[in-house]
Amino acid sequence: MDIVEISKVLSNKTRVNILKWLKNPEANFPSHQDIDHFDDGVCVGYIQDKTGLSQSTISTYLNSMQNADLVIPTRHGKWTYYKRNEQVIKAYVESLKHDL
Amino acid sequence: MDIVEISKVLSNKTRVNILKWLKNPEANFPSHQDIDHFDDGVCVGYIQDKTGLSQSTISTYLNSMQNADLVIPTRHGKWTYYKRNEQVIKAYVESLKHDL
DNA sequence: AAAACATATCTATATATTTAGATATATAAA
DNA sequence: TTTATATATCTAAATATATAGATATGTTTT
Repeated sequence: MDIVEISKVLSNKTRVNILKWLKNPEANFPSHQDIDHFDDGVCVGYIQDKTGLSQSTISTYLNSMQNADLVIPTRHGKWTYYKRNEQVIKAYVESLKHDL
Repeated sequence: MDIVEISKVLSNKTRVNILKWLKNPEANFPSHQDIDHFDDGVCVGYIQDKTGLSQSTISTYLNSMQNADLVIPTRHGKWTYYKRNEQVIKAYVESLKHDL
C-alpha cells in the first residue's frame, strides 16, 4: 500500500476513469462474447475502445495499475480481464483518511 | 476539488510529508521567533530545513500545493506561513471514497 | 535610503511520464 | 500447422516534472 505509487496512478484522468468504469461494468461496457458476466472485470480491448487511446498505451496503463495493486488481471483464453482490487482501493482511502 | 491535480501533489514523497508534518507543527518544527503559535502554519524556511531540499524547490512545491488548494498561505511580515486546508483535504478523501 | 533577510520567480538541466508504432508472445480458429 | 486475434513489450519522440542556481521582489532593520 504505497500512497505515492497509487497517487501516481490517480494523477491521470484516463486511469481514474478506468477505475470508475470498472466499478459498474454492465453500465459502461458491452457484454463479452465468451462469458455472460463481469466477475473478472473487463477485457483490455473494451477498455481501449472506451478511452480511444492506443492499445499499447492502455496496456501500459493497466500494467501500472496492476503494479500498484489497484487492479487484478485474469486470463480467459486469449483475453485478459481486469477488475478492481476493492481491498487495496479501500485501504488506500482509509490510509489517506488517517495518515494524511 | 480536482482529483487529478491533488493526486499529482500526493505523488511525491516530500509533498506528502509536508502535509503530514503540518498536521502537527508543534511536534515537527521549532517555535517561530515572531509569534508563539502555529495558527497560520509554518514558515517556508522551517519546511525547507526539514526537507533538506533547496529553497526554490520548496517554494515551487508549496506553490503547487496552494494551486491545488491543499494549503493556505498567510504573510506575516517577511515570512510566509503555510497551513493545511483541512476542508479541501477532507473533501478530497470523501470524494475518493464515493467516486473512486 | 541602504543593507539584510525571506520568499518567489526565472532559467536551465536531468529525469520521468505520455503516447504510439512496431514487434513479440500467447491463445484460438481454420 | 498456418492464420487470425488479443495483449504485452520494445523503441522512440514529445511533453512534464524535479531540482537547483541566479535573480527579482517584498519586508524589515539600520
